Amino acid sequence: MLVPLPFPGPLDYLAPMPLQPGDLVSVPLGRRETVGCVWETDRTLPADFAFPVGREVPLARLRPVAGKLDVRPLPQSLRRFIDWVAAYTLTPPGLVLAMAMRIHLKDAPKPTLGWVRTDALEGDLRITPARRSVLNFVSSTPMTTAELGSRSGASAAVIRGLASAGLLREAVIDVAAPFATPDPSHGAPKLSEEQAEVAQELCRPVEAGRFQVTLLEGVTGSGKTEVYFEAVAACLAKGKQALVLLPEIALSAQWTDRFIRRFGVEPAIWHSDLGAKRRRETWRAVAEGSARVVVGARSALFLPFADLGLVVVDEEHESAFKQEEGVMYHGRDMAVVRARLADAPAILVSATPSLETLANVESRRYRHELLTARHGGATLPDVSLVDMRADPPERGLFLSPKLCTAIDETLEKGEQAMLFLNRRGYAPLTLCRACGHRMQCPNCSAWLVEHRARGILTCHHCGHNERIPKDCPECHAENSLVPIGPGIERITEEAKLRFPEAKLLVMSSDTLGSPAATAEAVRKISDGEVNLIIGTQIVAKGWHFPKLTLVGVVDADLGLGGGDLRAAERTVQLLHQVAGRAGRAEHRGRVLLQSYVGEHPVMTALVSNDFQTFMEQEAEQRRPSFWPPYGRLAALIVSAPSAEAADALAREIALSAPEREGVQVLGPAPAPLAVLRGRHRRRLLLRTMRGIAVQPILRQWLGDIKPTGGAKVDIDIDPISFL
DNA sequence: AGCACGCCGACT
DNA sequence: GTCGGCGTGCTC
Repeated sequence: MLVPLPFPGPLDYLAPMPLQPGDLVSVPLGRRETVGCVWETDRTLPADFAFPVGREVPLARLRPVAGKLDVRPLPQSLRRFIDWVAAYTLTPPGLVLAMAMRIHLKDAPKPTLGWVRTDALEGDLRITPARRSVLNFVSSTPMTTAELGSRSGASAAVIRGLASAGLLREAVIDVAAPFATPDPSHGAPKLSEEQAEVAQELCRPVEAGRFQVTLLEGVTGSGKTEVYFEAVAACLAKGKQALVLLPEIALSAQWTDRFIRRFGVEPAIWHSDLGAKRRRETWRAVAEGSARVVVGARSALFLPFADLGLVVVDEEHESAFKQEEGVMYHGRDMAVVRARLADAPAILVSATPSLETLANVESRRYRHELLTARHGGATLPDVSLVDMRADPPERGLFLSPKLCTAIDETLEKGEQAMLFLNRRGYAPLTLCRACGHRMQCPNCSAWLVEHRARGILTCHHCGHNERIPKDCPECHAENSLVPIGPGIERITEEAKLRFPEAKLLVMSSDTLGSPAATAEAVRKISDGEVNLIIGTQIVAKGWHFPKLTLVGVVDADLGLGGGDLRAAERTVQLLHQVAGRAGRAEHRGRVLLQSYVGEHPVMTALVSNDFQTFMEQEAEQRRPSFWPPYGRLAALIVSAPSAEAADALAREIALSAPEREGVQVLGPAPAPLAVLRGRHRRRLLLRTMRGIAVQPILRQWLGDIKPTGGAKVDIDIDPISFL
């Protein structure tokens, strides 16, 4: 029995009723009761049975399961997936189960109960006319007391009487399945020859019902979605379910529109802050198989699919697929595992595939399908650099004359321009002109970001915020605090001054509170109600903006710093994606990259649109020293309430570091955010040659280290952000 | 995760 | 002398 708690493994119980693996039950635990999932049954226990922890405990002390819940059992493929994720991420399996369960049991609205007939015989119970009537009307689908009463003409007391006699029992009333079945032939598209060929390749493993991973690579605007929709159609035609993962749920509105156009109905949408009622309905529908296509965030991997036939990961290179808290897993990688355990194919989709995925293609573990042409004859945008050393903006401003001229031209032609800056707020740093004091978060080692619109300084890591002080809190100089560097608010201010006639729209997570607001902004852009868009990361998503012809990247160098292994790769992917927003219809797009390091391989790759050469260079840099994907990596994050405690634990761990061929330990070093949410952090990295798994090493290494005094070690297998 | 047990400071 | 702080450990 697995309970949603951090035990090292399943707990043993006696089963006083027939139970199957996957059944959800209520079990006593200590002096309370919890929900558990039957993991194994029929285990014959030896007389000298010992608990997994090693303590000898008499069999007689096993406690019985309290009751079986009236919910569908978790399917085997989900249970195997939970075990796999737990073993891979070194998370207690119960905590992984907790993710799969809180999804539908948390805040579960009380299910509506109704009455059904039991198997009990009438026996010598006196069957009065009222009772007879009730028994005539009760059916196998449960009816509420009110409904059954009004149909049979009997009172509630009669029904209760029959229930206490054992002839009726309560059962959960099934809400009508709220998900219509998508029609694979509804809006079948006209595909180009290339698209049709690729679509056919994608459909083949779906039809064969076998595990197979395919990378679907295609330039932005090449119609990747339409092509993998054909695989979804094939999956539907087979009567199976499909799961499509998106990196962010903000994308789901536009995706849903396209889905409706193709299949005639809405897909089931899944993300973690779905309303409780909707969540429960969706969970049920997925378990019953009536929700045929689910689009969702990575947590959708833990839904109890009855018959999964295809898994698609759209924008597979996105780092947002990586869960960075709690159970740290990579949605893309786990999607492949989920597919394998369900004997279903997986499709990874991207215009700029991750090096991990490319390495899997190279080693022939994944197939590769390529779409080379932009759909409808649109051409790729023309990308050029603005050398900020040669052509700097005026002092205190951030838009270069070249970029401004290009915007003027674009707006005059009646087309749309977009400014991209991946930085929220007004300014990333606030500094005292008099003493040099920098406004810092009290809980984290990070600068406070000014959000002028809200009149606050805020920490983007812990949410701490304070009012913008008038005077320096350190030297008390008056009005001496100055904002340093641009954020999107500041660029907006500059753009308003420079382009007073422009119809401006700001797209950032601060201005778009809800998916509905995002959808409305996207509509305004598509309909041409605005002509100058200023946005953060959110604009880089797969939006289709037909009137957009110019993209200006305010700071192309942002993100290259920080010494992160994947900084360059991520910057290329992000900027390529942003660039891809330009010129998706008949007009050719232009992209201007403002950069101080024009000769950087990232800029060269973007300007020449030679992504492959760049990735080959990246590969060559990582291969010799076994950086991922040519080796394996795990991060050990040591954290404690004090710097001393963190150091002490980090040192203790470093002292017992494994020493063997092909295994290397780096650190301890202060984690990039050395203080986060008031906890002091140190980091060690474990790097192994490919073929040496990190999990057994870590298990042995950390096995007898028991942190005290609020210190702990978090393990991040395959870390992507090093923060 | 809860919920107990347990061993040191301020209260009727 | 007790009430209660939350540190440590157990729950099949």
